[in-house]
Amino acid sequence: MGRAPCCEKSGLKKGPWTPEEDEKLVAYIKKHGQGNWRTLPKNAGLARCGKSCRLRWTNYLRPDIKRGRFSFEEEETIIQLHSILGNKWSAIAARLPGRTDNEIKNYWNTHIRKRLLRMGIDPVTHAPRLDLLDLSALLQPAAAYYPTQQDLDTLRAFEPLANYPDLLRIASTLLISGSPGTIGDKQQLLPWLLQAQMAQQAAAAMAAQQVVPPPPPQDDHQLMVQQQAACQMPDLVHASPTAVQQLAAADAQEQHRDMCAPACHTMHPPTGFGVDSLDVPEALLQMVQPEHTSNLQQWSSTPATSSSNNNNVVSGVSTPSSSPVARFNHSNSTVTTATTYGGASASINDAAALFDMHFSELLDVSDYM
DNA sequence: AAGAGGAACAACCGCGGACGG
DNA sequence: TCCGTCCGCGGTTGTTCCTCT
Repeated sequence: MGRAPCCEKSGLKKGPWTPEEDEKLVAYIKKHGQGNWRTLPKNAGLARCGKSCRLRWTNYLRPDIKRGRFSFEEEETIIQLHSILGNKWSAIAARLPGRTDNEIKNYWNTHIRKRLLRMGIDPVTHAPRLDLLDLSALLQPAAAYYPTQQDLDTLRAFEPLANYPDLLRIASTLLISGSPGTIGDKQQLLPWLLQAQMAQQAAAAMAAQQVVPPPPPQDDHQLMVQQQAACQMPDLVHASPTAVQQLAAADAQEQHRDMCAPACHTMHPPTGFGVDSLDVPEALLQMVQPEHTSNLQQWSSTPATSSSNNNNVVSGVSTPSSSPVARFNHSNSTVTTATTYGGASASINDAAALFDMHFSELLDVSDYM
């Protein structure tokens, strides 16, 4: 529906506030309280739109606002909350008394974000920034210096993965693992990863009891391929090393291991990528327990799961890491959706809880969701 | 001392949810 | 149920301040 612009009336002042305007606004709110922002400017004798008044009050004039530099503790809190909540500045501000969402947002963009980048940490995922390395790894080392047209085509083919850093990481891990495959083989990996990502997102939406829009028309074969890819996709790929370390240290390790095990039994990447000699990154190794390391071997050697396992989409950490907040969609859900993986029965929530719950235990964020 | 460039911060913009008529 | 309004949020822009050459 159409929406009238906030300051449709010409003649309303914009730009920096003068001390006189501030004084008028503060005096009015002190006397009448924060009422209707739309009528406030007129009543207060201000030639501003209500929105501008509200912003000025909430971001600058409110008496409980703490001015000045952020302390080390505040900074640490912001980083930690951001790793969980993402760009939910208002939710972060609620945790920091006296700080406004706008102030925190600005501080993040001008200070913290840059510092994390300098440290080689992705400010979005809070994970080590491997994207550039990953992209270069998609080419043979020599080709990186003297790329052929084929190499460039390969890079272009992997461009969609840029939105999914975890997938990019997995792709490069597989590709630099001594794979004897040709460039053409590498390009075959792309649809597998993307299809798995799509299927996992659908699973996450189901788990969160969100309404999933009907998929675009597709033929049966395409559907089957997607479902199969979902069955094959490792549940591990979306977990950050931080989450992995917390997982390893948690007392409830045994419980989570039980839930993870059946999923690990069904992970099969496409054949022909040299995963038998897979140089599994440390993060992945930390992720899996000893018995799961053997499952990883199994993942690399067992044949692809049949399409009869098409309900086998259990990852609860399937959202793109660029939106970390979504990982908490399931944390407080009481709905359990039955599903099967590897013949065993489990729930999406169990799998979702694999990582989500550990964050919740460390820091209760449910109030902000 | 002056100008350029970058950093920091305040304010604006547009979107979407909540709510009431 | 629909429509209009209010309000809050996140992203972006514009202005001011600071530092370097």
